[in-house]
Amino acid sequence: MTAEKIRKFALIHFTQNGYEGASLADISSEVGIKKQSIYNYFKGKDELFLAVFQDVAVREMLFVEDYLKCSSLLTLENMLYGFLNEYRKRYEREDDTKFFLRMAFFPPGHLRREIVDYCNRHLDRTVLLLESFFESAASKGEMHSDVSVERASAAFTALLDGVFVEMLYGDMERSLKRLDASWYVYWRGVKNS
Amino acid sequence: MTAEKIRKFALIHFTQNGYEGASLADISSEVGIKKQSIYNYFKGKDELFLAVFQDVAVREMLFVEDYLKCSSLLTLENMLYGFLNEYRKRYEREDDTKFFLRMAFFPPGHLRREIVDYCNRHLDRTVLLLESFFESAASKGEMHSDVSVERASAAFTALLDGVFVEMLYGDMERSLKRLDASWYVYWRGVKNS
DNA sequence: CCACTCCTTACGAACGTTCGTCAGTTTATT
DNA sequence: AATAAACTGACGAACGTTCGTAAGGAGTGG
Repeated sequence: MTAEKIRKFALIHFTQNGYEGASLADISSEVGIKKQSIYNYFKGKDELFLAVFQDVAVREMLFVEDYLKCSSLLTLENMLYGFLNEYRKRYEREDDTKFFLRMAFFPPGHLRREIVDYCNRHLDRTVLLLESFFESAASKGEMHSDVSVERASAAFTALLDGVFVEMLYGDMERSLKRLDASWYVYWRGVKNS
Repeated sequence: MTAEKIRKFALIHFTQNGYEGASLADISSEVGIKKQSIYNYFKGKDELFLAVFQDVAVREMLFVEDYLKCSSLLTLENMLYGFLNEYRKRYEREDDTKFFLRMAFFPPGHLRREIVDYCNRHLDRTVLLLESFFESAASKGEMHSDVSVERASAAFTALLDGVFVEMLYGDMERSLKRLDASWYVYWRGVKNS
C-alpha cells in the first residue's frame, strides 16, 4: 500500500522535475512519511526510479498491444487515426507517456545505457506490431502502391512523436491543430486514390 | 575570453545533464578555473543559465532567418527539404538545438514561465516566417489546392519536431530513415499533381 | 487473558558529500 | 599604483543514505 503510494508520487515528481530535480524528501512528504522510510521499500533512489520506469514501460507497451488488438478489424485509416487520438487522450490522463519520453530523451547519466537499451527494445517492438498492420492493409489495397510499408510505418511513428512533442509544450490548442494537420497530410500521402 | 569559455562549457553541461544535473564545479573545472571564479562574470547559476539560453535562442532564430533568406528563390519542395537537412546537420554539429529542445520541453521549475514564454514567441515567429513561404508557393501553384497553407505549415513543423525527437535518441541510422520516410509521405500529401 | 517474541514500519538523529554562494586575499596586467 | 581576475577558505542548506530505536500487530505458549 505505502509502496504503491511511493511509486505513484515518485512518478509525478520524476516526470515534473527529472531524476536529479526530484528529491526523496519531496516525494515522501506527499506520501505522508519521512524520506528515510522509503528505504523500507526500496534500496535507494536508483531502485525506486527503475521500479517506476519498469512500471511505466510495461503499461506503455500494454496500451499499444491492447489498442492494436481491439482495432484489428478497422480499416487502416480508422485504426491509425484512432491510435493517434487514443494516445493523445492517454497522454492527457496519465503521466506515463510524459515520464517515458523525458527519460528516453534525457536519461540520468549513470543509468543511461540501461534506459536507452530498454527504450530501443520498446521502440522496435512497437514498430514491429505496427508494420504487420501496414502489411495487411497494403495487401488489401488500402495504401498507395508508391508508398512502401517501411516508409508508411516509419513516417507514422515520426508523426506520433511529433504529436507527443507538441503536447510536451502543453499548448493543447496548438497540439490539436497540429495533430489534425499532420494526419490530414499524412493520409493524403499514404492512401490509395 | 574566460566568460566565453564558461558559456561554452556551461552549454555542454546543461545540454547533457540538465539544469539541476549540471554543477558549477564541473563546468568551471573544464574551463580550468575554480567554481567561485564564475562569480566574476555571472551573478549566479541562474544568470549563467539564462545567458546561455539567450545565446542559444538568438543563434537558433538566426539560423532559421538566414536559411529562409538564402533559399527564397528555391521551389517549395527544395526549400523545405533543404531546411530539414540543414537543421539536421546543424543538430549534429552544435549543441544549440538539443539544449533548446531540452529546456523547452523540461524547463527548470523556477524559470519555467520565463522560458516557456520565450519559446512560444520563438515558435510563433518561426511559424510566421514559414507560412509566408507557403503562402507564395500556394499562389504559384506548387501546392495541392486541397491542402491549406495553415495545414501544410503546421504539418511541416510537426514533421520537423518529429525528426528532432528521433535525433534525441541518438540513433542516426533510424533518424535518417525516418526523415526520408516522413518527407516522402509529406510531400506526396502536399504537392500539386 | 496475559505475556512473550517476532516482524514490520515509521522516525529522530546523524553521517559524509555536494551544492551554490559570499568574503577576503593574492596574482597578474596595464 | 590601479584594476581585473583568479585564488583560498568558509558558509548554510540540501542531498542520499545509514543507524539505532520505538510503536504496533500477529502469532504462540502458558
